[in-house]
Amino acid sequence: MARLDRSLIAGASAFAGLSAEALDEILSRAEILRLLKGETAFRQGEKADRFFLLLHGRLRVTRVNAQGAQILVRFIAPNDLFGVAMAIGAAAYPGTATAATESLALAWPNASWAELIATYPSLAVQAMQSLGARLQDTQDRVLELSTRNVERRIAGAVLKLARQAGRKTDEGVLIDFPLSRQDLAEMTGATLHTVSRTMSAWEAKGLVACGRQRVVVRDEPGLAAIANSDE
Amino acid sequence: MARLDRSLIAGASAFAGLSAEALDEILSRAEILRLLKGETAFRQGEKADRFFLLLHGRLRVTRVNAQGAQILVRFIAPNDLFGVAMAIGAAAYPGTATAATESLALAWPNASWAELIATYPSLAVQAMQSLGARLQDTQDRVLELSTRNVERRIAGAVLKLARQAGRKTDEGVLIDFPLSRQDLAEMTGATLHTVSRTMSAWEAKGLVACGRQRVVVRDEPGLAAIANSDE
DNA sequence: CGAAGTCTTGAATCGAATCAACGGAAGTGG
DNA sequence: CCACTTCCGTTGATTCGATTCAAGACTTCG
Repeated sequence: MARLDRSLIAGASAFAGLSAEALDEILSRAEILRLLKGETAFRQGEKADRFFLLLHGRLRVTRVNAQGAQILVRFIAPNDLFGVAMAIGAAAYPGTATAATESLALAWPNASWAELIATYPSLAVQAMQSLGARLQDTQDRVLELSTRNVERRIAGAVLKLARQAGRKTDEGVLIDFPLSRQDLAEMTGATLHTVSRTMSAWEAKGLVACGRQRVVVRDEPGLAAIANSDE
Repeated sequence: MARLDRSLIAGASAFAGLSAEALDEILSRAEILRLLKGETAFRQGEKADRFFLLLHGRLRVTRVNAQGAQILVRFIAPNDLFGVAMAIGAAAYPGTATAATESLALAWPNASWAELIATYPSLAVQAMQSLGARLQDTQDRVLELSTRNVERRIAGAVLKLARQAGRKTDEGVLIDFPLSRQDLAEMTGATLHTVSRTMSAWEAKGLVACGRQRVVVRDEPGLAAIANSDE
């Protein structure tokens, strides 16, 4: 009873190079998870008993500290594996994954992880590489926070989002999911006030167009010049 | 010709649970690397053709950006695997590893990595978990940089170092390798001036004792109170 | 001994947070 | 459909933490 089509996961790099039979086998163990905007796939501190693949939509991953301050760790895009806490030896999810738009994901019980990597070793290699890429990204973020001022950090964040979730429109490159000033603030270690001021200034210069939870990049090279300027 | 004794690597968690024969086999492929203080195991951007295990000493890993600003990514302790760029799919080393004290390491050619994890799958699992732990640490660092002021960040960094490299003395817990104000500044995203001022104030309160490239924690709970204080 | 590296401390400046008030858009419920 | 609430965004004034600028002291080493 093949309820799910293998084309659903064929695009995921985690499963790259696997045969049609392997994909079917993997799919047969998955459960479908539908999330409305604002619903969570998992919450920080919760016992980690499943891992996921996003099929459609966009999730925000946040992390809070003991004092209640929050950062936005990353956005999860379709075909990303997420919530693999178990694979890295964590008993609990280290963050909270919330749907930024209505989303669709697959979920596997943790037990499947060990079985899958035993059967398909390339999965472990892929997972390690994606983890490595995230580590590099996060270290780059530390470098940015330590050495660049707020305006350059915001420019970097907006450019990154435009590249990974941009949709060309006649106005420019639209970041194709709801993105608030607060989100950008939590990504860059700034306040929403500073983000708002900065983007207003950019809008006046024609670099971006923006609205409520909406950002359009009109002049990518101009933003890149801000992001990469020395000094 | 067993020039190296297997006890050298028996303590490394990466090789936990492997048999004596396996350890000997792994050792037989390794090359010994001696580093004087200030020498590097590898440099950022260099083609990554080897991975390493630190046997003795302490290495500083730094990363610079295009503008020349630098951060201290981490200190490598004995029994840590490092320079595993290849395992995470990076062609070049993403940072520079410099000996903070005279050090001794083992080095394997990249080709050994694939062979080793094929023969000893637990090595892949261990590597993934240590990578996961580093990702968590780095995300915590982003959270700190985004939400805590400099004094709390420095307190957190000093406590972490005291826990991972502390040696009990009659004065207090000595951080057992040369650690300059500049190092702490690069770990916390501050300037060496602010670090110096902060530590002078702490010394006056009896929280720490310090000297040239030398830090002793005299009142751990007191420092922890600073690190964890709300606002 | 001179030179280079490390650390300290003061004074001035500045970037971004904080404090504060308000406008507008979207969602909710009667 | 309209009143109400809530969420999101803007903008000004003020404050403050940390950097920057500057000078000098101490340590270690060749």
